[in-house]
Amino acid sequence: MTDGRQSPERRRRKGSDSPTLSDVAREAEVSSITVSRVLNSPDSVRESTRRRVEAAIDKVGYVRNMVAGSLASANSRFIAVIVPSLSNVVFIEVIQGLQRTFEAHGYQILLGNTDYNMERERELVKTFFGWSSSALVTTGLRHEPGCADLLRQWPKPIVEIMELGDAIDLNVGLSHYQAGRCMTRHLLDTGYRHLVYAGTHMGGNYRARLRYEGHRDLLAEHGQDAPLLEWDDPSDFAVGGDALERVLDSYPTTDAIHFADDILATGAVLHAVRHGIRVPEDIAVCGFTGLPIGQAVTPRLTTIASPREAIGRIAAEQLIARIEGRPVEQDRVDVGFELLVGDST
Amino acid sequence: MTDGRQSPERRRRKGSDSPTLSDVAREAEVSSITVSRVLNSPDSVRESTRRRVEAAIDKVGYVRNMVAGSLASANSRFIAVIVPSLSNVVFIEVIQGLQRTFEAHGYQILLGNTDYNMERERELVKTFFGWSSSALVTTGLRHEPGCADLLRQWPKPIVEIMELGDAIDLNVGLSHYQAGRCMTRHLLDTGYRHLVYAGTHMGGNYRARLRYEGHRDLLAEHGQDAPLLEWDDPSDFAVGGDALERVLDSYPTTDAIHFADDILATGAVLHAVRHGIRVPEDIAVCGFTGLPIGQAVTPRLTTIASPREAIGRIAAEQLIARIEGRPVEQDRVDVGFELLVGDST
DNA sequence: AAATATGATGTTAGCGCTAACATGAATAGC
DNA sequence: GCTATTCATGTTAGCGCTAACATCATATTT
Repeated sequence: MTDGRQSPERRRRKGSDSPTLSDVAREAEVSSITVSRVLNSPDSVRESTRRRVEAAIDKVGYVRNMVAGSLASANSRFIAVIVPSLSNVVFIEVIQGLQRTFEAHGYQILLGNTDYNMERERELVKTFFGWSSSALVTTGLRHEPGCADLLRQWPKPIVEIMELGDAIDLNVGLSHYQAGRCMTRHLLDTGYRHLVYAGTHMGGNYRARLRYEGHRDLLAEHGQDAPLLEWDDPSDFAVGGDALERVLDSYPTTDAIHFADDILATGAVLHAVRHGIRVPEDIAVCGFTGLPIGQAVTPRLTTIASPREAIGRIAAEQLIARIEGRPVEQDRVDVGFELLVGDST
Repeated sequence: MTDGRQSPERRRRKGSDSPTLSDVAREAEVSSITVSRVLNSPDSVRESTRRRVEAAIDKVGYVRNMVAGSLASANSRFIAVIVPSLSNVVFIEVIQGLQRTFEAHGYQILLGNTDYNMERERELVKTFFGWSSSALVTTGLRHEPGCADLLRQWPKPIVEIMELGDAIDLNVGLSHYQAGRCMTRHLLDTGYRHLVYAGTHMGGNYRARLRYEGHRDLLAEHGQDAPLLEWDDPSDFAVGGDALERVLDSYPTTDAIHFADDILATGAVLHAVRHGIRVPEDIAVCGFTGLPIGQAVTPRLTTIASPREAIGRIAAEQLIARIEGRPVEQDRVDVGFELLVGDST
């Protein structure tokens, strides 16, 4: 009692009472840094020690506290992923590609959804920075100015996916402009002459607009103009059917509709079947994405397939390489696209 | 040099060099706990002080470090969410319901995917505990024994979704057994007498099996047996078409197929259209889920719709109430289901 | 006016882990 | 045999924040 250090009942923090590293260390008769090493770089610990520590971990039922580890190392194993929508299967498949790859390497995805709202993107970016994310995946190359500044100043790897161009850091995607051109070239080559482009929500979803621009430019080179039908609602089958009706009404000479996505195009096909409109004889339709449903309907849809899961996988592989300090061969990866010619054109 | 305390150049940690709470505190001339309060319970700070702190936050460009906060408070704002699959739209919609609700309250979802593998569930649970999650959402009531023990001992709120029954903590879902019975009653009432049930992956996806059991028991009450066709692959349109063929081959007297989900049933409808098989005259089909595609095909699918987004929303609301210490009216919420009678039966 | 309550802010001590450096033993080099 | 090198493990000091308690000023009560 000479120095009062014992402090009989000083303030107590709750402390989750579950076992910590030092409990394991005590049990294994090593220091806690050794336990930490067993967890993080097992090769740097002698095998006999490692086994003793692993036994102690099991015995005390230790569950690693990732939060403390992240704080101490200023690096979480979080990967921030920002997509514009979860209603669109495309992004789900990209997320699956990301998740499979990241999970295999011990990273956890933090998922953010902007609903095609650029301000939401900035908020999400700030939130994810606060979580000390190790890397960030975001959709598209266009960002609100404040958001772009934040991203540029962030010292960790970033990959912008889906589209190709002038990226902040890494870039994995495809040229939507070329995809639009490619499909329209197919339509012209097949003999269609009166084309209408139909899409939804083309303000927010500007990649659909890029495809339209490819379509429009190619038509311009052939001296044709490129009528465009737009809807504000998200794509669904009913909108596709509605589009077919509107085109037949408003542009009766049309012989092919270039849809912005397969949901719309499939909706048009199903509507045509229901109303005795022959596809492609009365009117041809084509889509974009390569969804299974488009390949299951009769007539089978002509579309452009993009390797969605591969985009996720490649993006994840690039980021893991960067995080682990390995070199990345190419900053920009063009995953390409494939024209699937079905029976609808 | 009497006590060596000065240590001219002691070890330095990297320290992310971005501004911290104390930078803000210095700028605003308050203590850091006051800044913390502005962030966490603004009402407990006088307005003039709060405004000064907020200005300082903007001035120094402070981004909150959630990791440090989580460690200090032993409570992250993470919600662990475990689903068996991301390929199935059902879970995507549930996740959307969860995410919308949680994001509005400042929680971040940690997403885990078991791929219908129960051991993966246990691993995910451990990982998520390590992230100090504030609550956990998991799919179904069946867990590997070790996982169930972990869950039971965990001191934070848990909700088991999709199915209804004997839950660990909270429970939001519907009775798949009753849904199966309901559909089969509809088939019998409509006059069908020779039924086959067809589903995929019914080991892992045992909720499809529960629906089959409802179907089987009702038929047993009518003195009929209940043939079952199973596939190991996940559901897709092709498997649905294949099922239709197999039933026509192996059970030629069959007048209705009860499919485990709408993907299969839609695949069967599309296959029938393609091959001139009349639905429901030659054979009736029905599904489960209420997917948009089932309502867009001709004939429109008879199915059972479940309120998937509502499951997510309600689960999230319950958890938020629990986390914030508010009472939860009922531990078990039956969201019910709705029979949608289409033209396929 | 003293006693008490209320409100706003501050002080202190960690949360559980890991970076950086330190130490000591075993091995290699000449 | 003595120093240099490698390997395995330990010591120390935080990472940036918040819980718990402490303090002080002001308002309210009696």
